[in-house]
Amino acid sequence: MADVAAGALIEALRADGFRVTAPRRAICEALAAHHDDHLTASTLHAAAEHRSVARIDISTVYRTIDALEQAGLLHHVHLGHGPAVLHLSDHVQHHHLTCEVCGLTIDIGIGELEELTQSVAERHGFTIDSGHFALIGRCRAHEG
Amino acid sequence: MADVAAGALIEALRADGFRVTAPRRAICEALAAHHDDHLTASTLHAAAEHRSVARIDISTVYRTIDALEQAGLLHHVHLGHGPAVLHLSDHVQHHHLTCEVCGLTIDIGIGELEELTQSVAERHGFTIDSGHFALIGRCRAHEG
DNA sequence: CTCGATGCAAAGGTTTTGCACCAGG
DNA sequence: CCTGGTGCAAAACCTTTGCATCGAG
Repeated sequence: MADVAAGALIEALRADGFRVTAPRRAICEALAAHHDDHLTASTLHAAAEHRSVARIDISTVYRTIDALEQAGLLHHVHLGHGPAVLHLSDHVQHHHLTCEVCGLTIDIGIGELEELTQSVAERHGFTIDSGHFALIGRCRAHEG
Repeated sequence: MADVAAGALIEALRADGFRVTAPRRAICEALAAHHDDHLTASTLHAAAEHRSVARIDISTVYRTIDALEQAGLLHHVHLGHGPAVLHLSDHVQHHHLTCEVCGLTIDIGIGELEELTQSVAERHGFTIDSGHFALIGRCRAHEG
């Protein structure tokens, strides 16, 4: 089923006028296979290269991420420190609670932010992209 | 009054066992003078050097930021992209709405997040550090 | 064939670290 | 004095860009 999702990504890229190449296939497969692992550009790079005979450059990974984002298939989220994490757009939307001490990241449902999003939009004319940020704090093990 | 606040920072540093040096004085003064300008390490560096006869190294700024954070006098917030912004802890707490297109940053009151913070804490055993992240989205000029 | 995509290398921006010297307490 | 702080230089880290070559369509 990872292959199905990867195929869908590939086809969507093609439909958007992007070329389908071996590195992109590997990247999309890695993305589909590890979709809930909070992939970063560099872990995605590693996973993609693992499925590929040839070397894949990290810049190719970034350019493919750009292509997928332009096609609306992928989002990146900035956790507090560290690199951005990647999420496929057709996933269950969720937010991230990231512990600033240990980096533990908990997923929470999008619903928990909905009222907030709405009131902020009304009051400030600002549309929160609720898939684009993490809520930083302390997990139970690191309170205080 | 900027000097009063700067003096308070300096005294707090001293009380915490940190040494008070010329660069730190300049940094604290700059911090007190520009507290609502969304300072970053590099703009703080510029402002501090401006008030100083001698050169101040950017690494000294980062180390002083660390000291102030250890003393609980300062927080840094990660806006989506770009560098972290700095806030004095004794300020009116607020959040940031950052437009991912133009970087416009709107301050919103802490109260708007309170219910959310509380329910998340209860449900996930996670304490949101509501001074430590920005809410990324689109401002009115860049909706859609 | 043509233009987009690739690998490689280099650079950019932010933050961190090693080191010898200086100065606060 | 003695330890912590400083400037300087270099590196680490994530990401972007320039360029000649390759290959998808």
